[in-house]
Amino acid sequence: MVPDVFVAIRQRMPTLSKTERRVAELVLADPDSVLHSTVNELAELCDTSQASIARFCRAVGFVGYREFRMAIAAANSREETARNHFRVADSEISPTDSALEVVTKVAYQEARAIEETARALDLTALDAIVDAVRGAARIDIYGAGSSGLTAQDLQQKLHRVGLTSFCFGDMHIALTSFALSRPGCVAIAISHSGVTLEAIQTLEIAHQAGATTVAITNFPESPLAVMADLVLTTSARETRYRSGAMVSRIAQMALVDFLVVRLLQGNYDEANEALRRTYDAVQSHRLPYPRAATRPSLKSPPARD
Amino acid sequence: MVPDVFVAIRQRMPTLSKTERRVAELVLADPDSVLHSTVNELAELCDTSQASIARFCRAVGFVGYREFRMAIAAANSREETARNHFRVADSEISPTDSALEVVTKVAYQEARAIEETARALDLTALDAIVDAVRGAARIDIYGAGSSGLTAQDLQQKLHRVGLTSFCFGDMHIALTSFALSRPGCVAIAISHSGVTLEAIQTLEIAHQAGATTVAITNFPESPLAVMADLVLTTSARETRYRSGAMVSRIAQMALVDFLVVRLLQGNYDEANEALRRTYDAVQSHRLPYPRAATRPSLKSPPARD
DNA sequence: CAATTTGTGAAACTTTTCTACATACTGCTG
DNA sequence: CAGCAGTATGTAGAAAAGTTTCACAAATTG
Repeated sequence: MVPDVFVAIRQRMPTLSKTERRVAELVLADPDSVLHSTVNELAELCDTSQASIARFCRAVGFVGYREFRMAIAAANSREETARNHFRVADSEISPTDSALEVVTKVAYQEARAIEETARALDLTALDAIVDAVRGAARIDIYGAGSSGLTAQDLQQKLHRVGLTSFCFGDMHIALTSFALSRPGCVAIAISHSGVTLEAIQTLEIAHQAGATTVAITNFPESPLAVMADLVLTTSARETRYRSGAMVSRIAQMALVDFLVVRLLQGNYDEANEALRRTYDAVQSHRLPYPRAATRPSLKSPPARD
Repeated sequence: MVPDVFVAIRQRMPTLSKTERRVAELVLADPDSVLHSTVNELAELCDTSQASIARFCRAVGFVGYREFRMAIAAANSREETARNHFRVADSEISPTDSALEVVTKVAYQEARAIEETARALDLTALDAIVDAVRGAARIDIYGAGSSGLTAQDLQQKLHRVGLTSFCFGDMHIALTSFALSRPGCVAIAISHSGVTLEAIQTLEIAHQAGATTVAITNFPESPLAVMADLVLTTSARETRYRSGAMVSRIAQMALVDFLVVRLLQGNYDEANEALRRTYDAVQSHRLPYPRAATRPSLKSPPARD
């Protein structure tokens, strides 16, 4: 089999005849044209005949045009992603970027943040937290601003698997709850910067009350991190176009997922049962799909975009 | 054109019939088999008929098998490079996986979801939404369950750049607000499945009131999507270990970021100024780093009062 | 001029696409 | 639970599209 059409073509260039070379050049210059062409159309594009196209395909190592075209499709998309990837890697978003560039760059940065967070994760701390949470009498969670969303998310997920957990928006109520912690309780504070006053206070109070304290932050040496019993750090670098919290929040949520999945792993059946029940609970709030009158007719073009 | 076959297949899964779904599953599980099969061979592999394969191809958005197969070739090689890049096999999480495996797999799935969402995104719709939002008199946002977090997130971010936007937890209050929409208002509903009753209701009411309706969902043919003026779809594949919403929520948030960054691009100075002001506003709630007497010694771990 | 390359046209062949219809299955109603 | 309506699936054959193959003439090259 030919590993990469483009490579194959370039390598065989010297052995190709004049017409074949013309074909090769067009293919290399504009692979897309191959994707949309039949043998005849491609022949016309190259100002030559079907026979020559066929001969060309054999000359570069394929059985025939069909196979050649599939290989082009594969190699082309591979090339495209690579190019895309290269163009985007680590470059800042500029005010003049196109929609495509913006989307690609943001996606790249966020995907990267998740990966880096995973790679840099303290697995020992992760499992220690999972253990603490699994046996906890109560779990209090606090986060301000966009970390508040992460806090809610974590709370929801813990709650769904049957753990008693709370998340507070109002600081006064939060402090009350954290203050009522006892040994065996877990207090979790989330702050990207690790300097949020409220987050630190909640953990301090919970610590005094004897709870296990957990910090989730991007900065392992931040005030929040240094005073917590257990720390998980995200690895997010915000860029100029941050609206305060894009990448960091994504990384935090990924971190929550690591925690929760690890937790689920422990008591598979029980957790699964809980999940099933919560799923059923909202069933009546789901609408059925509008069943299309019949299966799509073969005559008319496929419906929609 | 279909940007990514695999995404297209997964998104249309709910609208597929039983046999078609069997085909879909085989294709997703073993795309290579498609590369080497004619319609007849694939039909045999799926224990079905040529006609059903043809119907399947149309159902997922292609003209016919030929086109479908080319798309598979392209997407498959793309996937291969990506897998290579991430250096991870995307296998299911098993109850016996180590912490490292769990974390790596979850991270991979989520990073992938973001990238696929980006690649399959309808950029025209994106910019249309940005335009609508930028000029909107008011923006109402609704999401239930974990999509509620996305809704809050979007609301926060729009609010921070100075746009009048609301997000509701209480359905009654939400309906009131959506009902008060006028032309020039924008209503956004978020639902992973696209079948959430409440989400559909809010858009219906807003539509009647003359607002521009926007759906954010994973399924472009879901009831929510088909009734909205503008649709953005995520590309998340939930796995067995979902707690209802891990990957989908991450993809939704990424989508929010695409929107917001694109929005910021438009009025750079103005938005930046707004962001700076919001940043300053919470300054007094930030603690300085504890200035350690010396740099933290490498010997002893950071103090844990 | 001999050797090679290229284009032409036609035929055989493969594969896909389309159509129509019979059968099986599903959910629902009386 | 029988029977009905509507949908889904499979079958089969014809038509269309596209491909491979071939033989040979024309053009090109050294």
